[in-house]
Amino acid sequence: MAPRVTQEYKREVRERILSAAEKLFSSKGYYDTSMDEVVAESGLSKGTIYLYFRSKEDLFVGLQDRQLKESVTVLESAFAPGDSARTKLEKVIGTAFGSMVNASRRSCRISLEFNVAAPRMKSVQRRRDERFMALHGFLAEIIKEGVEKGEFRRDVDPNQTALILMAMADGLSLDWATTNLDFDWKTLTEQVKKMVMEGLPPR
Amino acid sequence: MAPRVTQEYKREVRERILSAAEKLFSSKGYYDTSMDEVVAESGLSKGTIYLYFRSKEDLFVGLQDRQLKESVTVLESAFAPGDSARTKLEKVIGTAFGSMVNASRRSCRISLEFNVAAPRMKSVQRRRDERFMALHGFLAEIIKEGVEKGEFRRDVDPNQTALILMAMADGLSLDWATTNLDFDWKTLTEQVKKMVMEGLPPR
Amino acid sequence: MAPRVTQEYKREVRERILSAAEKLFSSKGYYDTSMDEVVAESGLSKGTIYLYFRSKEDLFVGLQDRQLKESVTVLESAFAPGDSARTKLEKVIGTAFGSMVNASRRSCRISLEFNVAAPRMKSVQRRRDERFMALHGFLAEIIKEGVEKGEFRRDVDPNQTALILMAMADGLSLDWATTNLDFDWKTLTEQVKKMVMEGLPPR
Amino acid sequence: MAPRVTQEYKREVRERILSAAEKLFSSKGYYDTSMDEVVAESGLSKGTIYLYFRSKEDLFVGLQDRQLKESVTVLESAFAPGDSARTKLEKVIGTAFGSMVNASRRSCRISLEFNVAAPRMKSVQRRRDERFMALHGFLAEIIKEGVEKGEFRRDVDPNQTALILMAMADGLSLDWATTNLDFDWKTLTEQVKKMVMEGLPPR
DNA sequence: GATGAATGAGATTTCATTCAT
DNA sequence: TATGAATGAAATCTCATTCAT
Repeated sequence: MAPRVTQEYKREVRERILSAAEKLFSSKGYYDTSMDEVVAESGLSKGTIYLYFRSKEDLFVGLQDRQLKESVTVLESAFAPGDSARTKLEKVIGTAFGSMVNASRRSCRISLEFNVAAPRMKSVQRRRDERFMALHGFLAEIIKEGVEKGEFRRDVDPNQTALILMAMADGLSLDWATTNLDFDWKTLTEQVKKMVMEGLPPR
Repeated sequence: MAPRVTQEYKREVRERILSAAEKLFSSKGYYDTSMDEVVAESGLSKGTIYLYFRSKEDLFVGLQDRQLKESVTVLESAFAPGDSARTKLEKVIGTAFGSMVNASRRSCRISLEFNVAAPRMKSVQRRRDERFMALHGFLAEIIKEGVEKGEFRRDVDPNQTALILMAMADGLSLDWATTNLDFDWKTLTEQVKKMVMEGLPPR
Repeated sequence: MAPRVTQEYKREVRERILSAAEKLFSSKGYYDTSMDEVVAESGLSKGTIYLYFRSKEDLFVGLQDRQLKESVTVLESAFAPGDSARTKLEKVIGTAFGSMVNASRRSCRISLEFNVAAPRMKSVQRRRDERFMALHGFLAEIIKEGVEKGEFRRDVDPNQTALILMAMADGLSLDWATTNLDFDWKTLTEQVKKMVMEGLPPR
Repeated sequence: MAPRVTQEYKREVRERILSAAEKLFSSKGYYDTSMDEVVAESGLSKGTIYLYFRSKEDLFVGLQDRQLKESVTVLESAFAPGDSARTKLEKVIGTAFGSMVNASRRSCRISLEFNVAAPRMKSVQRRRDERFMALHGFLAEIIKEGVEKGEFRRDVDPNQTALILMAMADGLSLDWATTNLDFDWKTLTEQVKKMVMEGLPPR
C-alpha cells in the first residue's frame, strides 16, 4: 500500500543523503569524511543511511551516478543540425567551459575524488571510463568531420586532438579545484577558442 | 663517528623509506596505505620510520618535496640563449611532454594524490602553489615576450594562455593516470605543438 | 467477524513464521539469522512478525514448543499393554532411532540450537529440562520394572542407565547434525539393541 | 634482537587471551561474548587482542586448537601392549569418562560451541572432523581386533559400534553441559562398562 | 640509534525493535 | 490489523603513534 507517495518520499530522502555526502566529500574528501558526519549533516540516523546505501563506497558511487546524470545532456544539446564542424567545436568549447562558470569548485573537487578513486574502485572506474569514451568519441567525430570537409588541416589527428581538448578541460577543472585562484572562465573560453582555431602566432 | 658516513647512511635510509612510500601511495593511494605496509615494503622497523618522519603526513610531504626537486631543473635547462619565443615554447612543450614518455603512471598518480590532498594539507598546498606559480610565471614570461616581439598575436593573453597550457599538461597527466589507455606521447606532442602554433584550420 | 475463521487464519500465519524461522535457524543458526531474513523467508512483513512474537527470542521459544509438541506422543504410543520390560526397551530404542531415519538433519540441528541456548535462556532451559526429566523418568521406569522382574541384572542402576541411553540418542543426533557423514540408522539401531541386550562379548 | 625472551612472553600473552576467551565463550557463548568483554577479561587492550588473533573467529579457532592439543594424548597412552581388546576398551571407556570427572562443565560447553559452530565455520569443521575420524578409527580398530580374536560377537560391526560409543560420550558431555544436574561420573563409568560388556539382562 | 609490541580512539556496519500511517 | 521506514546502541576491526627495552 501507500504507493506513489512513498516512492517520491524515498527519492527525497535519498537525495538528502547524497547532498550531505556531496558537501562533505567535496570539502573534506572521501576518506576524511566519516559516516558519522554524513549522519549529522543529513539529519538522519545511521540506520537510515545504510537503508539507502549499502556502504560508504556505495554512497560514493551513488554520488558519481548523480553527477554523471546531471551533466549528461549538456553538450549534446548545444548545436544546430546545419552547423559546420568549426562552429560545432566552438559551441562545444563554449558550453563545456561555460558550464564551469556556474559549476562550483565543489563539483570539480568531487570529480577529482572520483578520478583519483577510479583506479581503486571498479564501479567508479567503469562509470568514469564510459563517460570518458563517450565524450572522446563525440569530440573525435566532430573533428573528423572537420578534417574531411577541409575545415581543419589534413594532419590533424581527430583522436589525439579530442584527447587534448578533453585534457584541457579536465586540467582546468583540476587546477581550479586544487587552487584558490579565481579563474576568469569567460575570457579563458575566448582564449581557448582563439588558440584552437588560429594558433598563437598571427596569421 | 665520522660524520660524513653517518650523513650518507641517513640519506640512504630516508631514500629507502620514501621509495617504499612512493610505490605504495601511487598504487594504493595515500589513505589505503598503512604505515605497517610502508614498514613491510621498506624492510625497516616501525620505530625507524618514525625516527625519520614525524608522521604519515610528514612522509607524504617528504615525498612531494623529493618529486618537486627531481623535476625542478628539467624545463629551465632546455633552451639556448638566442631562441625565439616560439622556439622556446615548442621546446618547453617538447620537454614537458617528452618527460612523460619516460615518466611512469606511478609518478602521475602520486602527483594526483598531492593535488587531491592539497586543499586539506597546508604544507602540501603551499608547495604545490609555489610550484604552480613558478611554472606559470615561467610560461607567461615566454608568451609575453612572444607577444611583445610580434611572434604571437596581440590578443593573446599571456597569463590565461600559460594557464591553458599548464592545464593541458595537467589534464593529460590526469587522464593518463586514471585510465588504462596507452597514450602515444610522441605524436601527442606533435599534435599539441601544431595546434598551439597553427590552430586546427588550415592557413 | 466469524471467530472460527480468524482463529484458523492466525494459526496459519503463526505456522508460516515458525516454518520460516525453523528453516533459517537450523541452517544458519539462531545468531546468524536476522529478523529481516525471517521476514523475507516468510513473505510477511516485519510488523506482522512482531505481532505474533514479542521478540526474536520469543520466536525461538515458540519453535521449541512446536518441536516438543510434535514429538511428544511418539514414544508413549509405541508399546502394547502386556509387553515385557525388555520388549518395551527394544521398542523404545527402535522408535527413537527409527524416527531419526525420517527426521531431517534440520531438526537435529535445531535441537542442538536449543541445547546450546538453554543455559542462557531461562524459558528454553525450563522446557528442555522438563522434557529431559520426562523422558528420563519414562526410561528409568521401564528399566526399574525390568530389574524388579529379573529381566535385567540386579546391579543395573535404572537412573544411570536411563541417562546413558538418552545420551546415546542425543550423542548420535549431535554427531549426525554436525558431521556430513551418512548414518545408516537401520543397522545402527540393530547394533544398539544388540549391545544393550547382550553386550559386546559372546554369551 | 631480544629473541628467546620475547617468544616465551608472546606465548604467555596468547595464552592469557585464550583463557579469557574460554571463560567467556563457555559461560556466555560465542555470540553473546563481545570482543570488548574479552578485552576487559584479559586485561589487555583491543589492539593487542587483534595483534594476536586476526578476528573473533580466529580466536575461536585458536581456542579449539588449544583444547584439541590438550586432550590429544589422553586416550592413546592409556593401555599396555599386551592388553586384550576387552581390556583396552574398558580402559578407554575408563579414561574417557574418567577425564570428565576433572573436566569442567566449562570445557564441555565450549566443545558444544565448537560442534554447533562447525557446520558454519570451515576451519572449525575441519578440525572437528579430523578429531572425529581419528577417534573413530582408534575405537573401531580395537573393536575389530576383539571381533577377530573372538573376544566380541561376530555380528558386532566395529564401525557402527565405535560410532555408538563415541556418541555415548558426546551425548553425556552434551547432557552434562546443558543441564544443571550433577553426574556421578564414577558409577556412570561402571554402568557403561557393564552394559557394553554384558548387556542389561543377566547372563 | 633501533626495535616492534602495545595502545585506544575512532571507523564502518548490523540488526532487533518501534511506531506512525 | 498490517506495514516497513526509521532508529541507535552496540558490534567488529583498523591503524597512526608511542615508548620501554
